[in-house]
Amino acid sequence: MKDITSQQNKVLDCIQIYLKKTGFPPTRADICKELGFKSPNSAETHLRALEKKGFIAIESGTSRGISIINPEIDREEDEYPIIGLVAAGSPTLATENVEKVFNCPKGFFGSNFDYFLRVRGLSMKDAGIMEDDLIAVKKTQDIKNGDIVIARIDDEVTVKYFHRHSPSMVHLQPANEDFNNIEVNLEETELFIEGKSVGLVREN
Amino acid sequence: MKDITSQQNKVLDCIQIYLKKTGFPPTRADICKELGFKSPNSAETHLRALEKKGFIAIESGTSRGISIINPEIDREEDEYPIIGLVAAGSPTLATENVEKVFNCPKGFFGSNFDYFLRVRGLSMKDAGIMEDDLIAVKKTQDIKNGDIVIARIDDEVTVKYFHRHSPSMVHLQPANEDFNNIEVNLEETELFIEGKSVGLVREN
DNA sequence: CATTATACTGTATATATATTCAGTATAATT
DNA sequence: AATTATACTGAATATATATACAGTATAATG
Repeated sequence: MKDITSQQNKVLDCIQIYLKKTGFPPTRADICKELGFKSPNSAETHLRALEKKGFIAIESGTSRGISIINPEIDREEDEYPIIGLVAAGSPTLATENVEKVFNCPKGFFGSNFDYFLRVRGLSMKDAGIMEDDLIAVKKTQDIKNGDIVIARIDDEVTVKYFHRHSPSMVHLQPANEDFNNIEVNLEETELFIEGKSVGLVREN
Repeated sequence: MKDITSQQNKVLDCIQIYLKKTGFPPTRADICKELGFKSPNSAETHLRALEKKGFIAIESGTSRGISIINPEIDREEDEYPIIGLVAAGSPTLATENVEKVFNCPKGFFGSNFDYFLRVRGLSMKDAGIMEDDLIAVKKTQDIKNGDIVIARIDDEVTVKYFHRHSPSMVHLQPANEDFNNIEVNLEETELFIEGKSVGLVREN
């Protein structure tokens, strides 16, 4: 999806809000009224830009013929398990580790994800990850330096920044000066990456 | 809800199917084409009957101004506006401040809430609130000491811990040692509490 | 430096659309 | 038997609406 300007975004939001409120799309004049434009052509040009960029479709010659193109076809809500991050134990999807399930729309964090992980401890405090937060975890091995990963060494599971310094050396870096770097020599120690963080939810 | 005739039901279905397919309601002529009527008045009279019986609402003088009245209010999912926290300016629900809308189940954070606030700056860093995070804000005046509040002094809006030390003295405390406490004497300065934080979402 | 995209105002107009009026006909109510 | 609701055709019209055209201005791009 291409870039969108702030004005175009306002128009897009305006359409969504109008739709929500009335049940049908706005006219050019409605948009003008809502956003303070004085010429219907202001709305028209923004609409054409949004159409060109693929955000909306405009049915030609049709009043209120605006429809929002939603690339996320499956806006379905889904249940995601919340898994407790226990000091010893792998955060698998085993039933005994599932705290409860959490209702959340798919693609809530832009990217898909697989489960929520309940955070224990403050080792990622300076990254804004606090105790009891829920990290949205995407199971993937596609990790870049600087990503926040859910890593497992033997049966110990931690959330840390990932930094690969050489083919065999990985640093798992906390975001809290009270904690130490974990340096992993892949030739000596087995490191398993469960996935990476793609979002966060804090209740209360 | 009153009875509906089979022809009226066909018209109602037609509207729903048209809406699903195009994203906007049909015209009288569209309904005629779809159901084989030869006069727009056929659609008109059916629409008026459906309106009278409470199945649809018709916005007078408005093209495609048909909306289906849905008695299923208990839709769990809802759209919440995301409001930019601008240094000067109140986070009202005014269109110009709405960044976009965010789909989120009601009661996602246990408690109800009214909108999302996009965080600017790092003044609440040690509370795990980082730049660009979305705070779920509940509009309420029911604030306890230690709550994270969205406060407004004149046109300046900030997110801070709330501490009332005496009937007239309120401390707005940041969670970052680089920022100073804001002490508000309620007899001198007007402090408006927009609401409090009941949750947080971080995308990526 | 020319071009393109963005961001508007302002006017004009063909047509898309709601809506009224005039009929016809059948079935259900009162 | 008279009224009312349903179920249509057909024509007419005021207006709601999309959309083109003519400008102005600024910022970004090649």
